[in-house]
Formats: sequence, C-alpha cells, structure tokens
Amino acid sequence: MAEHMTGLTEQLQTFFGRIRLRDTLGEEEEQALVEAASERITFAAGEDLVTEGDRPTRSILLTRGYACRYRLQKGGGRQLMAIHLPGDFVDLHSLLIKEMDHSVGALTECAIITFPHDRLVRVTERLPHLTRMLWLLTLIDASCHREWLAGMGLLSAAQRTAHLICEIYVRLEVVGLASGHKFNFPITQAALADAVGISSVHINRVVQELRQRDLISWENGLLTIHDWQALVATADFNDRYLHLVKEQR
Amino acid sequence: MAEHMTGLTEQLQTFFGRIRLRDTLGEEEEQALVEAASERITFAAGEDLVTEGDRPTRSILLTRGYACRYRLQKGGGRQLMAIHLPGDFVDLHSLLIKEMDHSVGALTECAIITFPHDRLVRVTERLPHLTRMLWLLTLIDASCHREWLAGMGLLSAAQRTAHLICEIYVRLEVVGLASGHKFNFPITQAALADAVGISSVHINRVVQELRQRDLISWENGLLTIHDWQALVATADFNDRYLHLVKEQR
DNA sequence: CGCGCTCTTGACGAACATCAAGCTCCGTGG
DNA sequence: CCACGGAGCTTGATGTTCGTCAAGAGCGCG
Repeated sequence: MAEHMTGLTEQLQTFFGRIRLRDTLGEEEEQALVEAASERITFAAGEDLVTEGDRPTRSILLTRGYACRYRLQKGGGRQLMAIHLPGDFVDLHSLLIKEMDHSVGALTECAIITFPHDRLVRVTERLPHLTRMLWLLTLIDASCHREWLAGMGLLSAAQRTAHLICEIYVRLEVVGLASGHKFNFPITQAALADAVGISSVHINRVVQELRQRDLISWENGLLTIHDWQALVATADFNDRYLHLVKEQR
Repeated sequence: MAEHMTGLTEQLQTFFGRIRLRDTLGEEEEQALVEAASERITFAAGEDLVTEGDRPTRSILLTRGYACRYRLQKGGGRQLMAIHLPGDFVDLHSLLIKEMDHSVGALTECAIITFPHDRLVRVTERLPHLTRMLWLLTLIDASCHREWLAGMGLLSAAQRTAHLICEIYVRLEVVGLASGHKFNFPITQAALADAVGISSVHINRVVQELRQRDLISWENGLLTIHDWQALVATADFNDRYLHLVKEQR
C-alpha cells in the first residue's frame, strides 16, 4: 500500500484543488479518494481512453495532458463536446451511465488514474458529502455543455473560438496550471475546429483574425492572450457557468 | 400530512416511472421522495419557473406541461438547451450548483412540485442508492446536452428538427404519455426555432419540408409522425443517449 | 531525399439569417 | 354585427457566414 500510494496523493492535488474551489474537502474524504484509486496509465495523442459503446468498470481521472469528449458521424465528421484538463474526473459519468454514449480521446499525451466503480460506489455509501462533491463535478460538466450549446446557437465561429480560449485559460488558472495569460495548447487546428463546430479551413481563418486583431498569438503549442479584456468582450465570456464559488454544498 | 399527500403520490408516478426505467426503486425510497415534496404551483405559458442569477432554495419537479432551459443573449437571441416533460426533475441541479447559470421557462401552462433543498440533502445523507438515482437523472440531462451539441455541429437544421421530434416522442412514450406516434406539442414555431438554433423564418421552411416529405403533420398543437423509420433515418436518431436500460446502478 | 502532416490561401457554392410584406386566425370592444 | 389589433404563420428577395474543393507551402521525420 505504501508502494501503491507513492506519488499518488501529489498527483491528485490538482483534482482536490478543483473540489476545494467549490467547498471544503475533509481529511477523511481526501483519504477515501486516495484509497479508491487504482492504476496509473498513459496514452499517446490520438488514442481513445474510452470508446463509445464501451461499458467501463472504472472511471478515469486525468492527471496530465488534454483529453476530449467527442462523437463521430457516419459521414466522417467529428464534434468535440468538452475539453478536459489535468484534475478533471473525465468519465465519472460511467459510474452510473454504464454504457458510453460518446468517446473520450487523448488530444495530447495523457496520464490518468483509474477508480474502479465498486470502490466509488462504496464511497457513495459511506460519505454523503463527498458524494455530493463528485455529483457537483458532473453538474459543472453539464453546465459547460450548456455553455457550448448556447454558444453554438448564439455566437459566431470567431466568438466561440475566443470563448473556448477564455474557458480553458480560466480552468487552468484557477488550479495554478497557468498564469500570465498564456498556456500550453499543443493541439492541431483541426481538433480546435471540431471543438468549435466548424471546418478546418474556417478555423484557420478565424485564428488568423484573432491574431491580426492582436487578441492572441499561438505558435509552437504556446497560446498567449495579449488582450484579455478584449477577448472576453468579443466572446461575451462570463465565468459564472464554471461555478468557482466556495460555499457549503 | 394526510392532507399534504392527497394526490401527491399519484402526481409523482411519472417521475417514479422515469427512475424505474433505469433501476428498481424501493418502497422506502419512494416514500422518502413523497415526504421531501412541498408545494404545488402552476405557471402560465411564458413565465419563468427559475431565472438566471437566482439562488433557489428548492428544486422543481415538472408534473404537467412543457418547460425549457434557455439562455438569453444581449442582442436579443434565445437558445433553448433542453425541453422538459412531465416527470422531469427540472432543476435538481440547483441543489448543488446554487446559482442558476440559465433560466427555466414554461413553454405551455405548467404544474410543478417543489422540493426544499434541505430535505433533499437529508435524502442524500440517508439513502445512498436513491441519491445515485437522482444523480443519474442529472447525468442523463447532461447526456441530452451532449446530443444536442453534437447535433449542432454535425446535423443540418432539418435533421436537428427531426431529431428533436424523435427525442420528445420517445421520452413521452416510455412513461406512457404518448403512443401511436403522435403527441401534443402546443408550442410556437418561434420556440422550436430557439431549440433547434435557427431563425423563425427558417424553422417554418424546415417544418414545411418535413410535412411535404410526409414525415410528420403538426396542426392545432398535435404532432403526428407519419413515417417513424424515415424520421429516425433523416435525424440519424439513436436513443442510446437516453439510457433507457434497467440495470443495477 | 521524399513523404506525410499541418497550415495556408483562393474560388465557388450551399445553408441559413435578415428584411419586408402579407396572410390567417381569434379574441376584444364598439 | 363588424372593425380592430395582435400573435403566429407564410412567402419572397437579398446578403452573410461558413463549407467544400483544390492546390501549394513549410516542416519534421524516416
């Protein structure tokens, strides 16, 4: 067990941080999560962590890299439905949903920690407040889905792109994974296009527009926001949907 | 208390049915929900059940009518993010989310039952399996959001419209609120346009196309599906995302 | 050196928004 | 009884956004 836990607690700190942004997390609760953890696995960019139709027996927590939820279309199209960052409990859903209705893929090299479902169920039997915290994390995922959905209906391609950049920066920043309005973003324009819901040709023009307006630069996988206020204004970005308020839940 | 419960259990049957589609629901669990219920309220079409920015102290279960989650834009646009039917626990989210990041409105006259948050928290402290069932319902909501999101990126306006019709029919049908491929759908074309994410002019043309292809008819608030197979085919509809499988969760 | 992946650019077309006008239906008040 | 008005539906004309097709450039990698 000592072996098992080497480095594990450290690797879960970002995850704990994401909970502590919203409520307090007790010693016993933290310990229960550490004990529920199982394997550590890495994936190469492009690999699937979970595939549509799977019936996982464990949930996946992302500790390193960018992952995405996505759905493929018969015709060959792809739509991303979320981008996940270190500290995200990527498919906590599968604990109750059972059969995956979408896939989770690695956008970059990824490292994960797995949590067997039976251990998580035991957590729900024993620790109601921690259960609510896990539930809350999935509710915030849903809130992000709604935000993207509203963006698809109400915003232009350029606005949605700006919005996504704002979202990722804030979510990285609040857990100390980014600062100074810049962050590593080593994904392809094609992947970004699938997230924003437009073609790869068009995302290229949108990115160039954002660069020419001097809102951002993006080279060698490093994205820099030059004018945060202006980026927020064009995207009509409001972080309320991320629920970053610490209170009793 | 006898007074309080008059008719209440009956009004919750559709809700219990939605849970029983996915797992068994024990006598004690059902009773706990009945006891957690509080007021019954009705709303006229167009009224808000909850408004963006509110901090509700109770959650709302819809027992009659159509409601929707929506977000407004400064410019005046509106995007629906879900349509809710009788038996849906509409803003169970607010139990943990606390501050509403969107509004819930009545598309038709609606009747609701309220559940004070403190009573629901007590349920989570006492009944882990029922807690997981409530959690599951919010996960299925999220799954619907993802489905709509994928549709926005991958499907045409006509396909999304067909998809929405399929979704509503199935969700009504599985709890016995519709059969024979028809259902009451007394909403305006403008509201449908906001759901599909297109203009009211364009939804009109889309609806006419669906009528001319003899897929549906829709008059006096009654929508009839004439060719279910063809409608499913055009929408590329697959009900997997509704998670209608009964199993241990 | 050559291959493949990503990014870039131009030309053209399709899907959908916007603007504008007229329609039907229905309730309300005279 | 009809006039009026509003809400929702319908239709046409025009413009914008974005998709698709096609080609080429830069670059890392074997």
